[in-house]
Formats: sequence, structure tokens, C-alpha cells
Amino acid sequence: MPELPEVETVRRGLAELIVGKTISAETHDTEKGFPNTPADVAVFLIGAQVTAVRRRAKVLMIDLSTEHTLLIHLKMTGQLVFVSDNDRFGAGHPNDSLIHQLPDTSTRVTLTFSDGSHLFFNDQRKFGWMRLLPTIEIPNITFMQKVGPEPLANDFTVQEFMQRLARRGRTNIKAALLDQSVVAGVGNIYADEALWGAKIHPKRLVQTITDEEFTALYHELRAVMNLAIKKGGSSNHTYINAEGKRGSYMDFARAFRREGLPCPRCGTTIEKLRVAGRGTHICPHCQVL
DNA sequence: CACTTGACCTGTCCGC
DNA sequence: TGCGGACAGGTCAAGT
Repeated sequence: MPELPEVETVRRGLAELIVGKTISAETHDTEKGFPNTPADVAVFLIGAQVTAVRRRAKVLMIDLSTEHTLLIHLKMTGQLVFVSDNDRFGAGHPNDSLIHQLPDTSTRVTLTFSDGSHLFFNDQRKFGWMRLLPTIEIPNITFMQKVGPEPLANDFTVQEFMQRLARRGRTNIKAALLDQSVVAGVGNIYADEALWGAKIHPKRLVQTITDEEFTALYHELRAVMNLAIKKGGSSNHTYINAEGKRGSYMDFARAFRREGLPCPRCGTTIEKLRVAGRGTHICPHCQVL
């Protein structure tokens, strides 16, 4: 589910909510989503204090006082939801909402803090994972070695964007944008939104794209991601942030999931097609092959 | 090597 | 109402 703006929204919420708290217990439903041994959990997780919450690409990192870090990937349907002891009303209460009924059938991991609050890792489709790693080893894992630059970093330039995309010259631009080793954090929503903004058809081969178009795409990608972070991300039926709240970017979407509706720029009906194996939304007038 | 496709899972929606 | 199939905001492994 979550792309860079959603993961960043969760990170900001968690940073406010759990830094300084001490983990007192942990439970998980299967080994698959949390492969660490009970011995590692007992030594490096239980009793640890949360020192920071970081993000790289779509991966969240919860740093602990034990010099270990919890790495978390939410994949398609993962949620990290914090519920304080005071929030727990139970079903039927006037303040009842989905977070107050946790844990539920989608809960894979539960962290309990010493003040009675909880952090729930929910994941309907079970693609997501959480694992404990020595903090110092993070830069050495395959993912960190391969992943591309953060698109919103100050030192990420249009020149670097072009050079990295050029390495995927013979594939289409949408597949190249979704490739995490080219640029970090782009997923299906913001790929479609940025391509609409830059007026580039998603099936265009990278090697046919002009410098002017690359430049437009660079600015559109950064603009759309910055706006999405400001709006708290995009919410479908599964995405909520650390406080259980939905994001509002979809109110501002120009192409994504707007098939059948008019293009906000020219009024032509937005169409849905399939590119790089993903549902893809375009304005057939603004974005031509 | 570069690139594409299928698999991983469960829930939902849509057409018969 | 029930059932089958397609599909869902991501990433790997396996295939061409």
C-alpha cells in the first residue's frame, strides 16, 4: 500500500507518539512476518527504549536503546497504529472507531509499552514484514545497497534523476519510476500523478524522453510527493496513519483512480489501462504515445 | 544483462 | 444470494 508520502506520514506520527517509550512485551502471529528468534526479542527488544523513528524509501526504522533497530515494510496493506491506554473504549462505545477495536484479525505484531499503550502492526495481505537488526548493520543489507536516492532530498538533482532513469532506457517510463533502485519511494499512485503532471504517456520508452520532459517529471514528482505528505498521504480502504487517521491526497488526485472523470487540465475523460503489470490512469489527450 | 511475469496473501467488487 | 474471476498504493524470484 503505502508509498513514500504514506510511510513518511506514519513516521512523523510515530516519532511524536513512541520516542522515549519502553517496550515491555511483544507478540506476533507467525514467524513469516517477524523472523527474529525469541532469544533475540528477549535480549534486544523487551526492555528497550525507542530513541528515534527514521525512514528510508518505504522502510520504517524504529531505533532502540539496545543498538538494534526494528525495520518495517508495510508493503500493500500494512498499518502501524498506536493506541494509548486511554483510547481503548471497545466496540459500541460512542468514541468507537477502527483503532479502538485492535487487535483484530489483521494484527500480525503487537508491541506493548510500559505505560500500557500499544503499537499494532496490522497487515491484511501478510506481504509486509518487521525484523530486528543491529543498527550498525542496516547500511549493509541488500535493500540499502540497491535502493536509489530519496527524491525529496535537497541534494537530489534533475541531472541525477536523468542519469539514473537512463540506465533503464529500453523499458517504459512507468516501470522505470517504480524501480526502487532508480529512485526511492515511488509507487503506483504517485507514478501516475507525476506522469500526468509532466504530460508523459506511461508506456513511452525511457530512451525517447527529452531532457525537457525529464525535467518536468522531476519537478512534478517532487511536487506531488510534497503535497501528498502535506495531506497526510492517500487513503484507500486500508491505509491509516499511526493515529488511525486517513490521508486526504485522493481529494487532490488528478489522474489516479479517476477513470471516467474529466481531466482537470483539458476535460477529456481519464482512462484506465495496464502498464508494467499495474493499473494505470492517463488523460489520453494530455499524455500521448 | 535487461526486462517481464508470476507468486506471495486476503478481502472486495463486479458480472453471471 | 452465491460463485468465479479480476483486482488491490509492493517487491522478489524465476522466466524469456
